[in-house]
Amino acid sequence: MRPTEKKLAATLSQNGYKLTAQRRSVLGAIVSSHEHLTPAAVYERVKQDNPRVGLVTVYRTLELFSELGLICRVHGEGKSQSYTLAPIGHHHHMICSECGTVADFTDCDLSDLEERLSQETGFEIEGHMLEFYGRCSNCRSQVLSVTA
Amino acid sequence: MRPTEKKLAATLSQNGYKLTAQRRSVLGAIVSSHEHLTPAAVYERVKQDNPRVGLVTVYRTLELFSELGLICRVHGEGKSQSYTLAPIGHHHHMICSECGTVADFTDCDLSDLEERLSQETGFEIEGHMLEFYGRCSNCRSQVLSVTA
DNA sequence: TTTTATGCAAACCGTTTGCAGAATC
DNA sequence: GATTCTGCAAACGGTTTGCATAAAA
Repeated sequence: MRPTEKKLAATLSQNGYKLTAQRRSVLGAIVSSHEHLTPAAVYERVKQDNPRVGLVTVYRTLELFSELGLICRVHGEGKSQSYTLAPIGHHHHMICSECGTVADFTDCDLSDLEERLSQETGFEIEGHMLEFYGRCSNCRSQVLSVTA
Repeated sequence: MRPTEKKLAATLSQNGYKLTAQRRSVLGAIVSSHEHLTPAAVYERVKQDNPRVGLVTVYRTLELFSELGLICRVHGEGKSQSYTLAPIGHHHHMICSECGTVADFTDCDLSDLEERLSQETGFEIEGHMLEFYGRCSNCRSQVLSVTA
C-alpha cells in the first residue's frame, strides 16, 4: 500500500502537522511520477497544479515528508538531491541513467558480506547503501526503434 | 602499490600535465590521510604545508587527479564531495560515521543479484555503488576507554 | 483564536569561471 | 619561449533562513 491522500492526512495529523493544499500537491507530484525528482522538478510539476506555491515550500515539504517516511532521498551521482516515493521498509534503487526511472528492490541480502567485513575489519556495521545504475527496458527498446 | 610522488610525476607527464608544488601538496595531503577528505579539508591540510595555495587550485587538482585515476570520489551522505586515495580497480568503501575513516574492500560479489535483477526488471545493469556505514574498531574502543 | 504553514527576499555555502601574472617544461 | 598552472575575485546554482502574512485546526 503506497501513501495516498488519506495516508497523508493521517500521517500529518498524527504528528501535529496540518494538511494544506501545497502538501497535497507535492505528494501528488511524486506519486504520479515513477522517476526520482529533484526539488526543482517537483516544483515545476506542482506549479502546473497550483501556480501559487513557492520553491521554498517544496523544499520544506520534501524534508518533512522525508522525515515522516512518506518519501525517501535518492543519492545518485548528480549534484542535487532527489526524492522518490518511499516503499515499505528497507529497499534499494535501480536507476536508469537515460530516463531517470527508479525501480525498487528489497532483497539485497548483504548479510553474509556484512558479517565477513565486520569480522575482517572490526567495523560495527550499522547500515549500507546500494544502488544499481543501468538502462531500463524501456530505454533499451527505444534505442532500437529509433535506429530502425 | 599506491600512488607516490614518482607515480604522480609519471602520470602527469604522460598526460601532458605539469608537476607543480601545489599538486604534490594535494596528493600528499590525501596520501597521508586514511579518511576521505572534502575539498575544504584538503585545503586546510595543504595550507599547513604551503600557505600560498588557493582553494580553487585544490578543486581543480582534485578533479584532475580524479580523472587520472589517482584518487576517487566518495559519495556518502554529506552535502559536499569527498575524495580518497584510489585503490586499484573496482572497490567499495566502508565509512566510519564517527571519525570518517574509510576502509576499502573489493570483493562485493553482487553478480548473482545483478543477474537476477536484470532478468526480473529488464534493466541492463552497467554499474553499482555500495557503501557500508558503521563505526570502526578504533572508535568502538575509544568509547569504552572514555567511559572507563 | 491559536498555532502552524506559506511566500518573498535575501543570505548562505560549496563550487565554477574569467583573467592577468607566475611557474613549468 | 611557449604553454600550462595558479590565485584572486566575482559569478553561480542549489539550499536555507528571517519575517510578515495567510491558512488550518
